[in-house]
Amino acid sequence: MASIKEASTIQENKSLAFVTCPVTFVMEKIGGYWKPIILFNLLSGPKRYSELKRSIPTITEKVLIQHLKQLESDHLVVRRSKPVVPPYVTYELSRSGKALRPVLYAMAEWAVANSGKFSKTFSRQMKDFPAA
Amino acid sequence: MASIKEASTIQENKSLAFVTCPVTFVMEKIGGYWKPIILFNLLSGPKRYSELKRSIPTITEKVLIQHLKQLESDHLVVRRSKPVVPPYVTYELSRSGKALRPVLYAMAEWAVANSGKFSKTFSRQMKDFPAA
DNA sequence: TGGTATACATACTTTAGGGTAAGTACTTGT
DNA sequence: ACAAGTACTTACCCTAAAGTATGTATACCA
Repeated sequence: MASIKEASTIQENKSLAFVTCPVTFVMEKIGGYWKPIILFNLLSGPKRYSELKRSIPTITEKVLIQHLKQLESDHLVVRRSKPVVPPYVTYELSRSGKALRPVLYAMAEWAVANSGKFSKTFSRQMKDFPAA
Repeated sequence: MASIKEASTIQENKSLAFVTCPVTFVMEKIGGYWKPIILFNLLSGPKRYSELKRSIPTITEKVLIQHLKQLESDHLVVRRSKPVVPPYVTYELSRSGKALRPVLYAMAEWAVANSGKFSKTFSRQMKDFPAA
């Protein structure tokens, strides 16, 4: 009986949970598989939509703009478009987006240190993304 | 025609993709909503299963052990059990799990800096998780 | 005239993750 | 005799996320 009640309120408590755990708060913003990858690819500066697509070959176009729009509405990236044809649209990190650099950089460093034989390839990739 | 071929090979290329992007490698290990939250709760030291459950009230038991087992098979956490009854099982970070501290800590710091009115609550939480 | 490129949109299907509810084995406490 | 706690397991369902395929407007280039 008690356990059922408890379970039923789990979802109701969710809004409360992210108030007590900072990492939960972060996950609500950049949780999931793709967002950190997209953000990492924007660390090196503004990128066009097509550039992003090319640098993340395994993402589908639908999922890419879907996440870009979410990131935009969460104010982590800024979309800029020039009214030309063919369209010219760039995405860049906002201020709070740029503030994620230490997070993403720590991830990349962990990958270098914990990926065994891939670490060399990773450290080559990281040349483009200075820590500061 | 060409676009169809391209799309079809996206999934096949996935194993290749995480070789070129360090963050993708990380996401394959700790991607998703719950894993970083669990790992963060283990930063302060070994915890019993029931302790974890209590400190992450919004997770269900099924999902909790499910992820604990995945984290264990990825060698990020270590499970220790005493053969007593009632059972006494603890989970703690492995060496590479502990190496995630900078990642999780950077997340928590970002939350403190970018959560507005919740930042005070978060910084209280962070007292328990020293950076070093 | 048609192919290419850009930055999307959309309909439809599939899958993986997560949630609910209940059960198990064993012992201590009342 | 029975509830309670511990660390799970299992079966079933449901939804959100992701993947597939195709379409759109516009202009340049050959």
